[in-house]
Amino acid sequence: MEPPRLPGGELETAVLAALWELKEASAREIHDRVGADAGLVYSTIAKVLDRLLAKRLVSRVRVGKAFIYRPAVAREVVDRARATVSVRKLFGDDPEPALAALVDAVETLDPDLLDQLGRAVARRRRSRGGS
Amino acid sequence: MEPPRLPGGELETAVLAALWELKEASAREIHDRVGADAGLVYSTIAKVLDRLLAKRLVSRVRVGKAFIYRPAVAREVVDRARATVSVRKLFGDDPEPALAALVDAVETLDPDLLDQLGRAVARRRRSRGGS
DNA sequence: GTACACCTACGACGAGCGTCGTAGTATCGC
DNA sequence: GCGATACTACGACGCTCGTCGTAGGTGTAC
Repeated sequence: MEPPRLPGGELETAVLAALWELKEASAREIHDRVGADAGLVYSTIAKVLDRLLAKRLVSRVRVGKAFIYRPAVAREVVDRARATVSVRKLFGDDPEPALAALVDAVETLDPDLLDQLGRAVARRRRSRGGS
Repeated sequence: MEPPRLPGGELETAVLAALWELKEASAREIHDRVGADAGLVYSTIAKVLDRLLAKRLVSRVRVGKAFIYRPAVAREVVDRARATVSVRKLFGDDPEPALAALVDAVETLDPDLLDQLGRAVARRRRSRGGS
């Protein structure tokens, strides 16, 4: 049995994120939550759930006439995998300039995050070799 | 005139990276450098250069029977844009867990990078509001 | 000027994703 | 059991990207 693949696109990611938050939900609930605001039709969300199911990122059980979906992988696992992919892509060629760009991007997105990033790095370095 | 789009895939990125390093090169040179090792045919690289050209990420001039390509955007600009996109994607929903995953991924890729990241953050914080 | 070697242009295909429409099926209320 | 209603299944299309093949153009050597 192959490991679950990562969500590949933004909508897949958004749907999965909604499921992490709701713990479980029907396709309609997901649609109401992430699809309707974005002007997406119900079947678009259903299709995305199909694909997420095919990737084993969610599971589902029938309840009444609808399916109830649940995440099949922990958020931490996916976050970590995605971060790894991003970092590898960003740093693949030559880490130096990408590092600066990364710090810059974090700060631009939200200055407070820079502090948090600093703390996270410090924490990590302190416990290095510890665990 | 629209701004240049980002390279969308790995091969496009690799080709552009090669150009940044070489300053300028013919399609054949690029192919020798990044395509041949990967078992790619010459026309694959040529096609990628076509698309990079269409995205205005490279420019070219005819020299003899071949074109000489040059990067049309600075590496820093693309790095920064890509970092922004990555960070936004990673942090879009909820920054907290993604931050930890990011630090983790950096360390996993290369432990030394963690120190560099720490320094980069510190540098950035020191000069905050300064520039 | 002619032949040859090399290069480019570009169409094609498959896969992944976002997106929709619709046909079919299961459930619920009576 | 029957009809109405809601939900699912799935095919389809466009777009991007990796990948290749090939037809045709250009320069070079004689």
